[in-house]
Amino acid sequence: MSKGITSQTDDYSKWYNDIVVQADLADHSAVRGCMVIKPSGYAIWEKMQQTLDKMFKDTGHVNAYFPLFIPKSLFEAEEKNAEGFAKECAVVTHYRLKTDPQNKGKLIVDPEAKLEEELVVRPTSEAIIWNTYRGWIQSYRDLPILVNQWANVVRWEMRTRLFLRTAEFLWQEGHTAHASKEEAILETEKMLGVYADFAENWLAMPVIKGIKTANERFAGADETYCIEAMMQDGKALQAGTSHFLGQNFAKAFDVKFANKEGKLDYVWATSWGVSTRLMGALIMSHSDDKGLVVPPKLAPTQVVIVPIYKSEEGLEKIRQAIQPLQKALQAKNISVKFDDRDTQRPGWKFAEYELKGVPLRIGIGERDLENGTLELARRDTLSKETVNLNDAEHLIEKLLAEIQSNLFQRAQQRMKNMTHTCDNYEEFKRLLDDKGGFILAHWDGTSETEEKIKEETKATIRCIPLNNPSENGKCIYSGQPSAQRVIFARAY
RNA sequence: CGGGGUGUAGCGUAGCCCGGUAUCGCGCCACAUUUGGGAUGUGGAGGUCGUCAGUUCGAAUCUGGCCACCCCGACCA
Repeated sequence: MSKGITSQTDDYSKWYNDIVVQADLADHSAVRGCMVIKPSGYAIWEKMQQTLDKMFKDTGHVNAYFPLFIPKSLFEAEEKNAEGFAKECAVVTHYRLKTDPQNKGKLIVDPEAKLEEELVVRPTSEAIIWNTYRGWIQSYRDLPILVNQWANVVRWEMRTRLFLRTAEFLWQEGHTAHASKEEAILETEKMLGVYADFAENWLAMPVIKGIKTANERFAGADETYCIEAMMQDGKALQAGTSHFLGQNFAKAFDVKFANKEGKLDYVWATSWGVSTRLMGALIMSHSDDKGLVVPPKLAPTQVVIVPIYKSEEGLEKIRQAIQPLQKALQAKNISVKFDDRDTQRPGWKFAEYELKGVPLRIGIGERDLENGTLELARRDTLSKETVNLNDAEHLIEKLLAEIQSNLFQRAQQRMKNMTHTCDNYEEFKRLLDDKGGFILAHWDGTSETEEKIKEETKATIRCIPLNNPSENGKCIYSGQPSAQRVIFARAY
């Protein structure tokens, strides 16, 4: 058992926190609700960024950057959006400090330096971006605009958790402008598809694509699409959202274009984002009591080589024996680390790399040199086998792919096992308490019912799955007729 | 923000009720023996007791403010 990691079965929430801190991913900072993302954590985030950024570019998007500050008057322009975020905004009111005349060496806010208009620290950037787009768009020839930005945003959350909910977080936000409703909806759905693809094929995390109910919809959107994932403890995590914003922001910021017929019309909008919350999703999808488990495609180090030796000469022999393999793997773009630190012993390194989640570990010692072998250990199954050095290159490539797909299948199986169909409210409550997971149940379509269920059970409607089969039934709460099942769960 | 709890060396802790400058373990440093799953021995370093103020001859200990973290609610990507 690893040092100081609470077992998942004892306290999942504590386990999560232990993993984040002990695997050196992130730490609490001196600022309330804000975290320091440490090199080990940031390296994984960078891999996510690189992958997503390429996916965005491959679908025709370009990057830009908009300001951190939004003048209050712009922020309030789209009423619903402003209302939705108002209670969690950080606001800049002054632009200068001065030394405190009462208390030398201390600073106070200079009352003389009050801003004419307060600046809102962006909780999301629709307002500043749509105010800017007004100047970019006159004609249908200027459309579509397909822009993404990588940025930090601030939402003054009351309760925070590392990666899952921090007051400041890193994300990307795509903001697109279109000439027609149909095109904007297609874009919204396309980007949801990109997120689902990324979640499943890189994070190895199965997701359900769906749309949010009116209650859960993004403030200012006509429709919010989402990908919902299930964590190991059965709780749901919203892993990404893609919003069809209709003409709401175009109207709020007066963004019109001349269409082919020469008539003026408001521009159609989408926005979509994923955040450092995906780090939390990654952790709670695959990791165990020994530490982090990172899918090979996102692992900063995919293979680590731990030499086992008794002398400097012994190490040198190993180094030379393993070098061709190391080079061959690197030539295939597999990241390999040869850990020749003399300051730690092999057993210590084994535990360390398990904690950090390196997918494959090679152990090679003098015994292996005689036999022409090495030991290969998988992080996902914790199994070990001794293989011929000559077969290793091929085998490692195969194993990395196998680990990637094994992690996905494992998570998929778990989601399947923890998804239940339910037609009775009492049983619904029992299921939530005893098993958790997703519950497919009928709902009458009203916000009132949704609210009541939330109040009584803490479960929310995660989404109405896309391509949901229609099925006549009765609302689990009100008994009113329903045409389809929706997904209920307790969520992060 | 409401209720409950916690804060002592890098980490985990004892001491606090009953005031007299801090205990133990892990980790760290040096040396030796070790190295195929978190080594062992010997020696050593490290603390304005979260922070600010108050009471007192004297505060980790008593009182108050503030900050941070954890759990439970309301809010949320």
